[in-house]
Formats: sequence, structure tokens, C-alpha cells
Amino acid sequence: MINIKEDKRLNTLNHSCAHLLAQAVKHLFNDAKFWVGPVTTEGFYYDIDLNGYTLTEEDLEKISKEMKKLAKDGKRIYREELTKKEALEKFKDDPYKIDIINELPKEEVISCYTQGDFTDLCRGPHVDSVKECKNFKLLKFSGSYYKGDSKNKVLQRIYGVCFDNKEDLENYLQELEEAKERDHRKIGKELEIFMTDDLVGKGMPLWLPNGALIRKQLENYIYEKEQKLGYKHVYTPCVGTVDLYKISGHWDHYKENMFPEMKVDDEQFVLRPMNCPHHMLVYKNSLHSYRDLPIRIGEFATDFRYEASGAVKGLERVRCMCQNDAHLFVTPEQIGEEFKKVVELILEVYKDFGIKNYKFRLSLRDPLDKEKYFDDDEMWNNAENKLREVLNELKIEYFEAIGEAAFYGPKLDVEVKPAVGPEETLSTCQLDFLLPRNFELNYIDKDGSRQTPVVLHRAIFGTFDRFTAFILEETKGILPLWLSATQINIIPVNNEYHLEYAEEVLDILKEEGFRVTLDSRDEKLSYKMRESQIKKIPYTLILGDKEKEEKEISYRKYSTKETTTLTLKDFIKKINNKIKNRE
RNA sequence: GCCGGAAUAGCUCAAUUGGUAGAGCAACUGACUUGUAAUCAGUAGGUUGUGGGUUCAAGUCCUAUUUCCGGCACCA
Repeated sequence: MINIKEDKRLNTLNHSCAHLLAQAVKHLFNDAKFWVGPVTTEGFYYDIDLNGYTLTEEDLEKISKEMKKLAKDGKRIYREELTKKEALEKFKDDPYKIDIINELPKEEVISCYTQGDFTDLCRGPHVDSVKECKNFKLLKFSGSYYKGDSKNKVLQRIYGVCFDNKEDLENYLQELEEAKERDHRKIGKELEIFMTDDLVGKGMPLWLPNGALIRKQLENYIYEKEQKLGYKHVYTPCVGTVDLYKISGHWDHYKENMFPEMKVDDEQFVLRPMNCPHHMLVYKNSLHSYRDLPIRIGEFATDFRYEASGAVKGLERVRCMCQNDAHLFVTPEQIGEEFKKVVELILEVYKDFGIKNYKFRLSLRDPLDKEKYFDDDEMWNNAENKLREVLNELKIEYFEAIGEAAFYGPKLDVEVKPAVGPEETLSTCQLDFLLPRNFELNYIDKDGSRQTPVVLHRAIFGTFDRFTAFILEETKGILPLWLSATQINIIPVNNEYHLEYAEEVLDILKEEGFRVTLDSRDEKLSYKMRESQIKKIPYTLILGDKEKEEKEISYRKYSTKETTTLTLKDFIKKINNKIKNRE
């Protein structure tokens, strides 16, 4: 999908279209005040104060009509440059624009753009005439907080997108429709991967047999990789005492986002929202020498977070999730090497899954936010520089994000874009000097002194929930053979004559360890084939007279039309190979 | 949590201005016995998310609430 923000021409065009939108809104709502109207990767929006009025679908149509009219009229767009003083005078009746002007540096030349009866403060650039903005579409509208702060009032935000010609616009709208088809919530329902029920609760998905099989494959896959890398896997309880989280520091930072405490006898429990404290205690269970490090504690751990009701989404954002978690306990000298291994593992896994659209984000603290972040400049600078060093050494492209770090340390996050909605973090690797200190962890160094280890928190899949959601969207539900819930579906041509052979083949394939079903219903072959294709089963076997006599099988691969006939033995060999290569 | 919208059979969706809740698929029963995306006929399936209210009459109007959807805010 095209990135409108990064395309120079489309960026300018969409920005101009935002002005056209504002002009039309001004015509229809005389007391409208305008905040900002930036270009995004997906188009543009404008935040507007309509004096308490909330927009309706009909308003959007009216605005769109007015925009079309203005575009047709084709006024030229003029730039005018002002000093700060002049600008303040010009926009003296507009508190929002005054706010913006006051934020600008003193010497900056302030510009505004005029088209017909409408002038807006803007850095530009813009297209020459509103005529160029005629191929647009207003996509959606919603409330949004002024300056992005939930303490502030809610403004009306209108989203739209603009292209140079009708075809590009229509193609783009078509892509948006296709993205909806890819939505894991839709696929998850169609392929019976997960469900929810009000009686279980919001954000608490139930994994159905197909989903459970897929998840099991993911677990096996990553477990094997982690074992090879020397991880030690553990099982720890889904609850912890409040004291545990007071020691870790999570209680102070995230109490509001945990499920409320439960009192049992003299103990106070919470459902655990993360596993770090448990793993710290696993480390502390025995005495460690510097020779033992790194120690890597892994767990597929179920966590509970009281996510805001408006944030919950399918398998992507849930209140009960399973993390592909691990904590790596290292000496300060081992940070670079161990961090590098984690990044390499991430890259390897993404390659195996064919994931290409992702960005590395180096999440740093906001030095001004003394409340969220542990106050120790030296520790933070040290940790952040260490991560930069490793990333540069690995020649990894990344962008830095201030204020995105965890309270205990900076992190490297991998960001992906779901079919619908904003970007999400998939993998993460976090550097932590704080928790080992809080739990008084140590190891015996060469000289016999006790030293505090450094911890790397990492999750390659992130959570199995979110990763599954992402993979379903990436593959449109057409999972590779090794990951498919059902790998092979057998259809006998005629139950009366071929069922026995079909059952024979079924038993052999099951014995070989494949996930295979036999459709023995009294239905037409074409009817069963249709269903087999709808379920996106990778291989459908057709067994009739020909196959029975020759002890062969005929198969049709998903999404192809042709049939291939092989001996059963060769077929097994072939698909075993594909599974081995994760095709 | 905030601003909007939506909720009708297992699924996808209909139902004029308030006037007897329907269809396709799926399920079940029977017939058909089939070589690569839907064989035919029949049967059953609903307190229209839930609770109040208005009305002679509510799927439709009002109200509260739950869940879902689009954004915003949040995301250890």
C-alpha cells in the first residue's frame, strides 16, 4: 500500500485537500475553528472545533459535495508571508491558530495560504489550484482529543485521501476494501480460529481447535529455536502477590492496568500482567557464577492486563494473552553479544515467516518525564548508547522514539501494520538495569565479588495472540503447510467404492504425523471440493478407481486448478520435504 | 476511558412513513451415487443483545446497559 506521507507529490496534494476540506467545513459551519490538518501515511485529516456539535454521516456527504463544488470552481492557491506579529494580528480571533503561532520559533517566517474566501495558516507547500484536489474521498470521522491529551476537549476529526486521478483513487479504495477482507477477525471467524463470548468476558478470546493447532505449531517452532540457543524453559503461576509487584516497581507504574487484587486468607494476589518478577525469582533460586552467565529463562506465559475497553481488538489487543517471553541474565560485558543474538533470532524468524513489512523502533525514555522513568541519567545513557552501538554494528535501520521506553529501560521494538488500524509492536527486546537491582540479584564474579547482572527482556512473537493475528492477515488465512490446522483433506470419489481405500490412506497419513481429515459425507465431489477450498486446506486428495488400483493418490494444491498423481510414498516424501523447509 | 455508529436464525443479510419477522447458506429428514468451487425436495430453526418506557400496536420511537465496529487516548 502506498505511503502518502512519503510520496512528495501526494503529500502536497493531500495537504492541499485538507485545506479544501477546511474551506468546505467553514462554508457549512460558520463558527468552525481549525486546529491542525496534517498528512498521514494513509491520507490526511483535519481536527476541527465545531462548538460542541458532533458530525453525522449526512454532514460528511454535504461537506464532500461542497468540496467538489469548490474544486470545480478551481480557485488558485496563494502564499503569503508574515512576521509573527502580523500573523498574530491576522488570526487574532482564532485561539487555535494563535496557539500554533506562539509555538513557532521567534524568527521563523510564518506563511499562510489563501484560496478564494478561505485563508489558513500553513507552512506549505501546496498545489497551484484547488482544481487539482478533485479526486478525493472523505473516509471517516471521529472525535479526537485536542493536542492528543485525554484531559482536553474532544475535537471533530475528518479523514480523507486525495489522488491525482480517478483511477488511482479507485485503486486505493479497492485496496482498503481488500484490507478489510484480510482482517484477522473476519478470517478468524470464517476459519474457526477463535471466538469470544460475553459470558467469558471482553478481550478474552477462546481459541478453537483450528486456532489451537496453529498456536501449537508456533509454540513448537519457537521452543525448538530457543532450546538450541540455550534457553531454559519454566512454568510459573499466573498470579503473584501484590508485594511481588511492589518490589519490581510495576505496582507503582501499572496498578491501574492490572485486574484488581484478590484477597485469599492473608495473601493479596493479582493476576499477573507480566512475567519478569517471577523469572527474577527463578534466577535468585540458586547461586550463580559469572561462568554460568548468560542464563536464559523462557516461558510461554499467560498474562492478564486490564486493557482500556476501547483498545480491545480481536486477537491483537486482548486482556488475556500468552507471551513468548524470556529473560536473559547477563554480565555487563555480555550485553552487546546477547542483544545481537536476540536481533538475529528476530530476523531469522521473520525470514521463516516471510514477514517483510516491519520497522525497528528504538524506544527511548523522555528525559523530562521523571515520574515514569527511573531517575538515573547515567544508567539510561549507558543503556541507550549500548543499544545504538549494537544496532549500528548489525547495520540495522531503525528510528528513535522518545518516551516509548519501559520504565526500567530502553527497548528495541518491531512495529508492523495490521490490515485495519494503527501500527502495533510485534517483537521486543528490552534492556534492564533496574529490576535485577530491585530484586537484589547477583552473581559471583572472577574476583569473588558479588555483582548485579543485567537483564534483557525479550519476546520474539510478542504474544502468540498478536502474532497469530498478524500471520493470518499477512497470509490472508492461506497458511503454509507446516502451520495449517488441517494439512490434507481426503475426498473419495464415491463412498461406496472408494471409502475403504480412503480410510487406508487416512490411517497411513495420520501415522506419518500429518493433520489430515476424511470427508466421507454423501455429497458430490464438487461440493466437497468447494468446501475444501473455502477452508483453505493446502492439499486435497481425490481418491477414485484409478488411484485405488494403482495404490496412488491424486492431489490438488490449494488455489491451483490442476491435479497431480503420485504414489502415496512419493506424496509423503514430497510434503515432508515441504514441511521441513517450512513452505 | 472519550467521541460517534451498529446489534434481526449457527453464518451473511432483508423487513415502506410504527401495522402478521423473511431469504440464501449451514443443520436435520428423504431421494440422488456422482472425478475437482454449490444435486433436488421437505423439516426445523427467532421473547429482533439485555432491562425499562411511549403507543391500540415497537425490529422500527425514547431510555439505561452490554458487546462489537471506526477513530482518539492508553499499551509494562
